[in-house]
Amino acid sequence: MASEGVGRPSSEPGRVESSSVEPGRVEPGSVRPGGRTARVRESVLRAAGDALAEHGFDRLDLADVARRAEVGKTTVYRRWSTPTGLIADLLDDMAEQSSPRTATGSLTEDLRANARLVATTLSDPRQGALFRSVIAAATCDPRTAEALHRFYAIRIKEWSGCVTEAVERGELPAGTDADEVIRAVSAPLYYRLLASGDPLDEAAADRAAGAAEAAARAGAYVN
Amino acid sequence: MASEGVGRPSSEPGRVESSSVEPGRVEPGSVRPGGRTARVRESVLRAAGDALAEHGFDRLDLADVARRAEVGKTTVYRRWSTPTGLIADLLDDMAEQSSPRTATGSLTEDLRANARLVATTLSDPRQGALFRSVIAAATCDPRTAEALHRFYAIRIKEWSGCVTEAVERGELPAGTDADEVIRAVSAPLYYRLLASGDPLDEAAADRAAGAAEAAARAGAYVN
DNA sequence: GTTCTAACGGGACCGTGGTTCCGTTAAGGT
DNA sequence: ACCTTAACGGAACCACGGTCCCGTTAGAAC
Repeated sequence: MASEGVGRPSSEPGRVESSSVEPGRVEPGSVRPGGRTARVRESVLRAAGDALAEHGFDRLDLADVARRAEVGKTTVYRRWSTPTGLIADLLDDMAEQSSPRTATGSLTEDLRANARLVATTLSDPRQGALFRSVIAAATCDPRTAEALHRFYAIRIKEWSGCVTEAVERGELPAGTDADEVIRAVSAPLYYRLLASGDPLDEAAADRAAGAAEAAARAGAYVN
Repeated sequence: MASEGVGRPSSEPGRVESSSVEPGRVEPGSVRPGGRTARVRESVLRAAGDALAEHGFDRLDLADVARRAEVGKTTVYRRWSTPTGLIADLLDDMAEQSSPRTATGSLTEDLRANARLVATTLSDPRQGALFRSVIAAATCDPRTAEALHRFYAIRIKEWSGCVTEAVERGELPAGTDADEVIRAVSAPLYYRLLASGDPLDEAAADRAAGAAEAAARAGAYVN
């Protein structure tokens, strides 16, 4: 997300398909997705992330994004039309950057590693602000909400392996819902970020991981 | 929050004290907080809640709020200036309407009652949308975030009694952080509402309560 | 290399969200 | 009951976010 050059192949063409699919209507960027178009998307999404991290969702100005991306504001409006539309695309892009989980072979260690990763991400000034902003955007628009849900579904699937492995080792009861355990690790941290405002320090992370593990061992996540 | 008439005494005068306290500057509504001023605040806050529930945070239009409240839009701008300012005041108002918790004498029952209350509130079309909106607003403005934190601090204090009682009965380990247990019940439900998008049904509520209780019994919330 | 046209970009344009002005209404103190 | 002035409300006003128009650039196909 930080420092790559120009022209990543960009597996997905950056769709923003119109909601009620108009017949015959073709979205800009879908016919010639290579070269310039990809470059524009690249820099606009990065600029959008920067702007969101700096100003927050309600101050997101597409003209400002265009300026940062060194792109005409007409282009931004044409391809994404609204702030929430742009953020939905940003989320799809973020979903593609999935970093692999750690696999220590110990459930306790893995869950703690996950919790600490989430906590450091959310307490990082830029990343934390960015996550707050995209979540705010998702509350305002169904399409953006879907993109956010996809993002988390991927993140959770990425980590649920450590739980299924623990079940196989007999550390956790059979039938334990692996995804739910991973969500349980994140949930208290997001609650702090968005609702209670309590600090997102290492102690909070370890407590979240410990609580999820204890509940899992007690069979609270068996289907 | 639904159907009362005009003229509740309004304990707090509806402050929106300016951020960098200008010397000598007096906020409108602070000198003559009674009668008309209170009536205006009353109907504006209700209208704001309605608008937020219907349209979401990003479509909140103060002129529209004024129209709904049958109040001049100048008045709304003068007293609250920004959407986030208005929402901060709305949150302070919501914090005052604290409904007492149930006290069944059983930790399991109390936690489940709490979880179900939260789940039904958040899955209610109006309330759920309203909560999403105020949380979105809180991510955009520090002042609104503070109001949100106060709101949750009160809600949590309201319920933490059932945990401290359980500790006294010896059901939970001494030193258990009561507030943290209550937060642990809510957290997975808010995670569903805001991040993962999973359903907020009774099963989710019971699972949240069960997991928090299991973790608490295992001593995961001991300081 | 040439052609065709998707996609970009500058600048003029326009509607509306927010401010200002000033007259009116009604708290709150005596 | 009277007076002072805080607070409200209508209407004109203004600025800027978003759209439109049209000429330019550069993918993709041959």
